[in-house]
Amino acid sequence: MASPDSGIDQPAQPQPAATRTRRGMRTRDALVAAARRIFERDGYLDARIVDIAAEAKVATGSFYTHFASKEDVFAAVLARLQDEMLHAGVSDGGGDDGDGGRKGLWRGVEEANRAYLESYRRNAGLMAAMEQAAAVDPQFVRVRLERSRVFIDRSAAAIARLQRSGLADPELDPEITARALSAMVSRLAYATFALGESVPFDTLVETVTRLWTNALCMPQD
Amino acid sequence: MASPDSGIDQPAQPQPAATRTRRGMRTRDALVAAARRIFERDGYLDARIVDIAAEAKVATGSFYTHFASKEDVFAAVLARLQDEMLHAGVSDGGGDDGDGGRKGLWRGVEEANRAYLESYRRNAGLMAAMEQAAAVDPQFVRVRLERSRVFIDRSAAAIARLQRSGLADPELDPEITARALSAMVSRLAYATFALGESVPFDTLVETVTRLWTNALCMPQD
Amino acid sequence: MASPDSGIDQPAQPQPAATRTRRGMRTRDALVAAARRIFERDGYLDARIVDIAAEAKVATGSFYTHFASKEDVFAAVLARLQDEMLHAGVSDGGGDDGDGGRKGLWRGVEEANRAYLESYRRNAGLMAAMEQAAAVDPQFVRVRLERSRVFIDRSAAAIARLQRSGLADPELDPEITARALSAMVSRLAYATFALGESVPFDTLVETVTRLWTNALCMPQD
Amino acid sequence: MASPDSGIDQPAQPQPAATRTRRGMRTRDALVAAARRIFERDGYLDARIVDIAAEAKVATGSFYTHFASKEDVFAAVLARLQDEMLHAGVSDGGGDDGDGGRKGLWRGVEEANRAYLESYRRNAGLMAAMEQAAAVDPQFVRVRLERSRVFIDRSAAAIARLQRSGLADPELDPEITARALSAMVSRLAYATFALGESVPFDTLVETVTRLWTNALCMPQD
DNA sequence: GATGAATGAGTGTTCATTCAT
DNA sequence: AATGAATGAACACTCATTCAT
Repeated sequence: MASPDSGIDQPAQPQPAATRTRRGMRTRDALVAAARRIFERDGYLDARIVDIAAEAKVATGSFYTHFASKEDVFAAVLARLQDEMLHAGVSDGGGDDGDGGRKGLWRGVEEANRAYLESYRRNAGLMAAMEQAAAVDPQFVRVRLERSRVFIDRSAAAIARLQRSGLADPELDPEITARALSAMVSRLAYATFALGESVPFDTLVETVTRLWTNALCMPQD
Repeated sequence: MASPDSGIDQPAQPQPAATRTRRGMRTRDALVAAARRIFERDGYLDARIVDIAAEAKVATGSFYTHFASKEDVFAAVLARLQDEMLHAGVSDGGGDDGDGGRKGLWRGVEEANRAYLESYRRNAGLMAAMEQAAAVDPQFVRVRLERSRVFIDRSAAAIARLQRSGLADPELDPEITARALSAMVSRLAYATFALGESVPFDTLVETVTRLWTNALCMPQD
Repeated sequence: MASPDSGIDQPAQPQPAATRTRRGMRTRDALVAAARRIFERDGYLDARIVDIAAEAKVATGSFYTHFASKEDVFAAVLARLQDEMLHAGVSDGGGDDGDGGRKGLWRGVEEANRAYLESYRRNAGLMAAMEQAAAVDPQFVRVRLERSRVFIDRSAAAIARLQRSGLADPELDPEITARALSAMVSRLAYATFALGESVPFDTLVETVTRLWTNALCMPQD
Repeated sequence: MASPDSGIDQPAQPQPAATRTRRGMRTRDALVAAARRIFERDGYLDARIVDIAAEAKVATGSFYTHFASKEDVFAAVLARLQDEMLHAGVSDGGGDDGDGGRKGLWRGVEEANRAYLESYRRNAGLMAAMEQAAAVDPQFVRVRLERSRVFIDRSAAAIARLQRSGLADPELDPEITARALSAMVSRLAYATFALGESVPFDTLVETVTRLWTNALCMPQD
């Protein structure tokens, strides 16, 4: 789960083996880092292999020693991001993080949302690139899907639990509800941080959290 | 608002005018219709001018007699869609359609959502193309924004009204709330109809409606 | 059989339609002619599309208005060659041309061989290119095969006829014999004219003819 | 003539020597063997140095410790083949093997042809690669030429001898005749074993032999 | 001698756009 | 207005060869 560069399913690219030496690893790392910068700067579609290689200060051909294609590096960049986020103890989906009991319910939801939105803000450039990628390449629709799946599943489970405890509207389908609320948060994050529609960060967190708890008819703390 | 092919602001393209004669109009119409088919079939990015011209059974060059570029036709296609939807009396944004008083509140929200989702389903191909376009070209981010602005504004107004009437949670920021709920519905529509995540249509409508009313803490009918 | 540019099966390339105008035809012709020169100069493998386009004095992209690939032009070049040869009344395979009765048998064989060898000498450059092409691309193995099939079939028929008339060794399998003698002549032609092993032309014709008639045990005139 | 891996003139490549140690020899051998497999599998042109090295389980760079280029290994592979054939007592060119006197003349020719064809069949993959190589690189035209020269010379000598003994058509030029008959057999072998045109092996041998003896007007046994 | 990563030149192909007819 | 051929810039990708460990 925290292996070098993983965490999300590596799209089954034949990924040029060649990384047995230290030197190879260094170059590969440089390429991933460079790619990230280029993708943030130019977006997924306008990013050019040549630029990535140049940014990493290696010859164009060396790119292909480590990656099979633009998709391939991009997947690696996303995987590294995922790793970073896990190491930073950040969860993703804007969902309840499952411990509804310890802190107040509302606090729990708020913290999850805040963490998600902060993370999104920090990586806005990459997120924008990812939306582009997903708009163009089904492979990244899948990556995006899997990325949110964890959190949707977790949320759905939490919702079901709350329903059983009489703490959430029993009429709601937990799965679809989880999807809907997740969609709401991530889309708002996209609009705010990637597209730059200006909303004060705290207002955002509060509103989202209130909508989430309201939507489930969770009792106020 | 219902001028030939408008309704949304025509991006200030120098649009090769030249649409005086009846023949010219017919060609233009054929191109727009053809373009729609091609965009639906191939998506925004993979659509090629040559194919659009061929589909319209006109020479490649004739395309440029009527449109300046791919963006230009696409804008025309979207404008025509908008017109069709208005003529069909369809509203868009998943919002309350403003007559909260007459039918039950819940019914009003449900109808609006149902109408939106049905419309989305009918035009799923084009919506997918539009998401692509917006992911690539800021011009279409704007178009998409304006497209939803009407409905967000209307929803925000309705929310504010409900709040004043004591029928909606007064803590919510009407504007952001409207955005959030709109985002929720449209994103869910995208996932369901453009990406094919399967959810029964009626369950979708019901869940969305319930989330919407819950989120606002609207009283049950 | 003598349609514009045909005679051998056009390999089923989607061959870019675009040749409805006179101008288009002229460009296409120029490209075929240019391609022939380039193939003769550089061989099949080293021929570059850019060079062909340049030689034809058109933009690189224009090449693709008329041909899908290098294989495609090369097929067109060979087809045109075939047409030229048919128009020139030249037969190909070094075989008896079927009228064994009128002139002496020996004379018949000799003339066929002479015609074949002269034609080969005239088009040696192209033949060399074709051998290259066939060595690399099965498509041209097939072209070469079909090219000789006509003559092999004709020869096989003639041999069978001679056998029935008691004028040829009845122990020989007509089909394989035809193949063998055809192979002998064409390979000798290749060695002599494409590879430049020097043999006086007339000696070549005579030897080949004598071997042919001897091999079949045809009676001397 | 029987130096390590020779028998045919090693084209004057500066051949990275370096074959002093036992280890070096083993690597070199592994490379030649690997190269043979790769050439058979992929043909001369599509064979890649990297694949050869991989197949030999050595690093890419090690290839260049032993060979200067692809041509260079290929020459070595052919040389080794030649050696093997000599050790196996196999002669090549489809010619009379010089002992016209002892067994019947016909038997002699037949055995030579059979041996040649069997050898060709056994090494069909390599022969196909060699034809490719010769189609592309004059160096291998030369190799091929030298390879057959031995046999053509031997045949020419035999033909001359037969002519002097009154056992062969005196009108034929021995040299060209030898070339022609050799071409016939090798080309037939190529078509049958490398290109897969199906002919029963024994029919092939018989026909070829009969054509050969007929062509020379050798008396039947 | 072996290793395997780095190099970088070389080219086919696409497609939006123009323009002569 | 329509036609459809011509234009040419743009870019990914391969692979033989080198060279620092």
